[in-house]
Amino acid sequence: MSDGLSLRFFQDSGFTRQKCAKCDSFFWSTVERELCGDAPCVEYSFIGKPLFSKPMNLDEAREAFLSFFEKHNHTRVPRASVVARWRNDIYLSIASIAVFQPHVTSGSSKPPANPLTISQPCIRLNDLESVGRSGRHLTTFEMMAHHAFNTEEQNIYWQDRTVELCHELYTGLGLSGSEITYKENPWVGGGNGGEALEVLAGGLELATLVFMDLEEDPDGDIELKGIKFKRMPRSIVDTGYGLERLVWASQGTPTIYEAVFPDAVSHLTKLTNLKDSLENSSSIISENAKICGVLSIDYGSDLTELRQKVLDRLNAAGHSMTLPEFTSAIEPLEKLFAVVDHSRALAFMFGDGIVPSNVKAGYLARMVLRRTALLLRDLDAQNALSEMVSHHIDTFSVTYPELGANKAHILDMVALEQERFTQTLERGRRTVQRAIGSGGIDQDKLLELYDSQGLPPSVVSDFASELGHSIEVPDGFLAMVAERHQGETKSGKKKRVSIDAEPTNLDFYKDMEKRSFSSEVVFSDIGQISLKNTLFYPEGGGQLSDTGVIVWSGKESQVVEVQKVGDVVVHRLEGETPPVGTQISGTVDDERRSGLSRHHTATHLVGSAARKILGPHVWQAGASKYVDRARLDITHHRRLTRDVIDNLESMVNQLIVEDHPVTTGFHSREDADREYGNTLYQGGAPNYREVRVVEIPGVDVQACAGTHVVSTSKLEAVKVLRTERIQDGVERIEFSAGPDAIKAAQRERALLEETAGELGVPVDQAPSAAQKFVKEWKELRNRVSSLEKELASLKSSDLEGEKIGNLTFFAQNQEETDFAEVQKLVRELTSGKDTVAAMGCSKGDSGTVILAKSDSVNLDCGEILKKALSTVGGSGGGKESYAQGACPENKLSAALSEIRDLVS
RNA sequence: GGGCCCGUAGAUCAGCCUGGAAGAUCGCCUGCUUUGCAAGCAGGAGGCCUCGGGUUCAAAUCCCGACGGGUCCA
Repeated sequence: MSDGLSLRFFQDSGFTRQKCAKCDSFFWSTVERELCGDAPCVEYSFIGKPLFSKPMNLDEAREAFLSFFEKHNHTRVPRASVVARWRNDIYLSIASIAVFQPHVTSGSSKPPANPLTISQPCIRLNDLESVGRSGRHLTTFEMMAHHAFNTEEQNIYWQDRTVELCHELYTGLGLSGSEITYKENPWVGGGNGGEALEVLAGGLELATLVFMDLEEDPDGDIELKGIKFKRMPRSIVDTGYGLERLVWASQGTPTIYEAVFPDAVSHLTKLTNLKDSLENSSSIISENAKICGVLSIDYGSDLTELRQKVLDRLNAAGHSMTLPEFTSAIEPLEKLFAVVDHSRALAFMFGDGIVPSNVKAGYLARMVLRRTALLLRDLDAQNALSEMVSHHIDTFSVTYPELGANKAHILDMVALEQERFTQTLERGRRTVQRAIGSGGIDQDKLLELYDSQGLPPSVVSDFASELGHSIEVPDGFLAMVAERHQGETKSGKKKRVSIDAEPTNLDFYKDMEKRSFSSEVVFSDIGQISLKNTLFYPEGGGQLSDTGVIVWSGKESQVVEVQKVGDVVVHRLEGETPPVGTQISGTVDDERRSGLSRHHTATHLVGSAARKILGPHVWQAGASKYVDRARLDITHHRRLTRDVIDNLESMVNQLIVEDHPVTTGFHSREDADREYGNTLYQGGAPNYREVRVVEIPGVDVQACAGTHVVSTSKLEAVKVLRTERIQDGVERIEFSAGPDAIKAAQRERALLEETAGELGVPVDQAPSAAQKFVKEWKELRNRVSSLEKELASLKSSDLEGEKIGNLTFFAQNQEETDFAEVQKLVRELTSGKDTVAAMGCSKGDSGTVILAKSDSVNLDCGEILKKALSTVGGSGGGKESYAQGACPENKLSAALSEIRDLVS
C-alpha cells in the first residue's frame, strides 16, 4: 500500500497524495496542504461560513442526495426499521450497511437492488454523554449511502467510480473541490474490513467511503489495525454520508442541532425561557463546538476536567469567564439540545415498535426516555416530552408517513413510560427520606439506590437537599456501577460438532401429513444415525423433535431424539444401531407429531390475533411448542386483561372455523423480503439462502421451519390456559389446541365443580358463596379472639395464686385449651405487679408450657423454662419476660412443679 | 442473557439482621367540640404478614421454591 489509494480518478483530477504534518496519515487533495483536514488536526472553519452554495434542511439534503444517485443508475430503497430485528448481535440499526448484514454481505442473499441508494435512520447510544455537549453528537442520525455489491460474476463499480460519484455529488452542491480532502484510513468492524477514505471539508468529516473486501481470518495475509484478514470473493462499496452533517455544513450554525431541528430548538427555548440565553451565548457555543471538534471530546466520567479544558481554550480565544460562569451559561443549553435529539430517537424507537422493557432494546428506549425526562426536569419543563416527540413525528412523517400513522401509539408509549418513571421517582423520594431518617446516605447506599431502585445520584441529591441534607456524589460513579456488575456474565460456549455426511433431504417439508418412509443409512455411530432422507423433524424453531421407530431386516429401534447438526439430521436411537448402507423404513409417532404440528400452527394464529387486537408493536419474543400445549411470548406494554384474552380466543377459534389453508414454500431471501416485508421474521431472521415461508393467506405469514397442519380446521379448537408477565414488556400466553384444548376445558370444569361441591353450592354460585364464607370466617375468627380475651380475664380472676416470697405464683394445667387462649390468660395474669405465671395446655399427646412474669419481677423465664422442660424431655425457651416450649402431654404437671421449684 | 431490591391494614411503610404477644402514620367509621368548613379531642373497625414447602418446642422473621412488582447492566 505504498502508493496508498492511488486511484485513476485522483490522478485525472489533479489530486496528489500528501502526508499530514500532525498525524502522519496520508490524504489526497488538489491543493498543497500541511494538515489532513480532520479533527484534531484542524478546526471547524464552516461555522458562520457554510460550505455549500445554499442552506438545506433535512428533507432538501436527503432528496438532493437520493435523487443524485438515482440519476446515476442507483435504485432508491426504503429505509429499514431502527430496530435491527434481523440481527442477533445488535439491537439497533447503527449504519446503513447494517440493513444488509449479515445476509447480503455474507453472500447468502442478494441485495434488493444493485447498486442502491438509501437514507437509513440509525441510532447509536455509545456517545450519549456527549450529545448536546459537543455540538455535533446525535443519538439518531440518517446515514445516507450508495452501496454496490460486487461478486465474481457481477462487477458493479469499485473505488474509482465511488470517489468520482462522491466528488460529483458534493461539488454539484456547491462545495469547492479544492476544499475536499480524502484521508486514507482503513476500516475494520464486524468481522470485515477494507481500505477506506474519509471525506473531509471545513474540518468536518462529511462521509466515509469503505471498500469492504476483507474478512477476518487468523491465517489471513493482510493485516489492518492489528487484525489479520483475507480477501473475500465479494467486494462491497459501503459508504456513509451523514445527512445531518451535510445540513449543518450547509448552514454553518454554531451546533448541528440548530441546523437540523430549527423549529424544535426554538420551540423548546421559548418553553424554557432560554431564548435570550441561546442568542447571547452563540459565540460561546460555537467556540465550544469548535473546540470539542478539535479535542475529539467524549464526555464521559470526568466532566469537570473537560469543561476546564474547553474553558481554557475559550479564554485563550478572547473570552473571559470563570468555570462556574461557563458551566451555568452552557449547561441548560446543552440539556436543551440533548432533549431535542433524544425526543427524535424516541419517536423512531417507539414508531418502529420497541416496547419499553427492562431488557434488550426495550431497555434502551426506557433509558433514553428517562434521561430525557430528567433533562426536562432540570429545565423545569417536565411536561414537554410528549410535545417534543409529537413535534418530531409531525416533521418526519412527511418523509416517513409510518411515523404519523403510529403517532397515537408512540405518544401512548411516551405517556405510559413517563408515568412509570414518575412513580419510580416518587417511590425514590420516599426511600431517600427514610434513608436520611435512618443514618443518612453513604456511597454504598447511593450505589444501591441507583442499581436497585433506578435513582440517579443527581436525583437523590436533589431529594436530599429538599430535606436540608447534602450528599456527596463521587466522581466516576458510573464506573463504580460497572464494577458492581462485573463478573456476573458467564458466556455459555456452544460446541460446534460436525457430522461428516451429505446434507439430509428434509422430506417432512414435502408432505406434512406423511408419517412413514424408507431411506438409507449414510452415517452411523453408537446410538445415532443419519439418513439420506427423513420424515423425522429435528428439534428447532421452538418445536420439539419427532420420535418414532425405524425397522430394518427384522430389527427395530426407537428414535428418541432428533437433532440437526449443520445440514445433517441426526437420529438418536435406543436399541441396535444399523450400519451405513442399511435400507431402513421409518415411522414417525403420529400422535406426537400431530400434537406438535397443531400447536405450531396454533402459535401462528395466536400471534396473528394478538397483533390484530393489540397492535403492530406486538412481536414474537419467543415460543415453545409441545405435544399438548404451546406458549408464545409477545412484546406488549400492559398486562393482558381477561377481555383481551377472551377476544383473542374468540378470534383464533373463528379462524379455525373458517378453515384457512396453511401453505408452505421456499423463497429466496430477497424475494421473501420483497413480497412479505419484515414482519416475516417473528422468530428472528435465519441466515439461510432459502427462506421457508409458512403462509395462512390473509391471516399470517412467517418465516418458519416447523411442521404444521394443512388447514386451520385441523386445530379443532384453541384454549388459552394462562398468561404470565415474564419480563416487563413481555407477556407469555400459554394455550392448548385440538383435543388438548377440550381436555383443558374439562380440567377447569372439574376444578370448578369440585370447588362448588366443597362449598355446597351450584357452580354459578361458587364465587358469591366463597365470598360469603370468607367474610363469615373472618367475623368468627375475630369473635373467637375477643371471646378468648374475655375468657382469659374471667379465668384469671378465678385463679388462686401461691405466695412465694413477695411474689405471686400461678400454675395450672389448662389441658385441652386453645393455645391462643392460654397465651392471653398468661398475659392477663402477669399484667399486674410481682406475678409469675406458668400455664400448660395440650393438644393430643403434645403439651405446651408458657411461662411469663410481670415487669417488676427479676427472673429469667427463658432460662427457667428451658431447664424445667429439659428435665421432663421437652424443649423450649424465650426471653426474660416470656417463654414457651413443649413437652409430652403426660409430663405437663411435672414440668409445672419443676418450674415452681426453680422460681422459689 | 445476567445481577440487585421489594411483597405486612384501603395507602405509605416500620418490625426481619439477633425467631418467642402483628405496629406507626395517613385514610375510613362513631361520638364530642364548632354557625359551617378546616382542624382538635375521645373511641372504633380494618391483617390467611403474597403463596407453597422446609428447619424449629415456636416462623412475618431463618432456608428453598413459586407468584407478583421494581431496578441496573449487556
